[in-house]
Amino acid sequence: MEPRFNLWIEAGGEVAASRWRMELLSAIEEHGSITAGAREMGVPYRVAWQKVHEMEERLGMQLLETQTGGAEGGGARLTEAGREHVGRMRAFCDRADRAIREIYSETFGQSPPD
Amino acid sequence: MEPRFNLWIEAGGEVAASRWRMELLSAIEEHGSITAGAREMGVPYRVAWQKVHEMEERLGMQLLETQTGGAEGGGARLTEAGREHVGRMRAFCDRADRAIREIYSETFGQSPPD
DNA sequence: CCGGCGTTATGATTGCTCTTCATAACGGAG
DNA sequence: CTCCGTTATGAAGAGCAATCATAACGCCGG
Repeated sequence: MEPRFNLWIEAGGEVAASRWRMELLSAIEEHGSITAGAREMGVPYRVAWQKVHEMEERLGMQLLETQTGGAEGGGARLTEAGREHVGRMRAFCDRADRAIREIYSETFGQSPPD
Repeated sequence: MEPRFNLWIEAGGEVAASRWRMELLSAIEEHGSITAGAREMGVPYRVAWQKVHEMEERLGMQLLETQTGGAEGGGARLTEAGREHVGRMRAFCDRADRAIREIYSETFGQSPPD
């Protein structure tokens, strides 16, 4: 047996934020485009774009500022709200992971892997 | 925006335990049959049976003792391991919910509903 | 002795969500 | 004014999960 746990935040019954989605935003910001961020996360562009679109809709805020055409073909950067969201989300995930891991090992008498 | 969270335990990358599944086992025990438990949880018998089967396989333990035929047609009861699992799982879910709720409100500055 | 009933157990099918493939639009550079 | 890499989105396909349908079991009443 290999116990694990997962965690996300919902808005209106649908996933609005999770660690994976936060990492996606982070990767997009780091590489300057949705395409490169998607490649790093190992998913097709369509998926990455759709997740971002969902997040913006469900969180009710604009996360990315995108630009089409131009010398480099375009690109994407996090908005101020987006950077704020990523920061809070990273803190939330890290703290929650630690807390749950502790409760898990106290309850089940063995520490969860990873 | 209506923030929520969810939480489960995985075994081998697949869901092995969650609050819903724990409530299902609890309902089966309370009513004495998978059929009645499934009805209470609002799912068809097949779904309930499948979830239980999955849980037993992924946790590597027998949770239910079932009986087919007989005066009442049959029934199901939790094994000792099953009762133990339900108890630990309920404690884990309750403690984790409290902890995550607290971390959430500290991080995002508002308390999650429910 | 045997047909009926409520249950467990499982095969087969449907439906739906998510992934993937394909295409349009943009705009600076050569 | 054509080319390139990007954003943006429509449409088709696949995979998975819920649902429907059926077999087997075993006591009980007739």
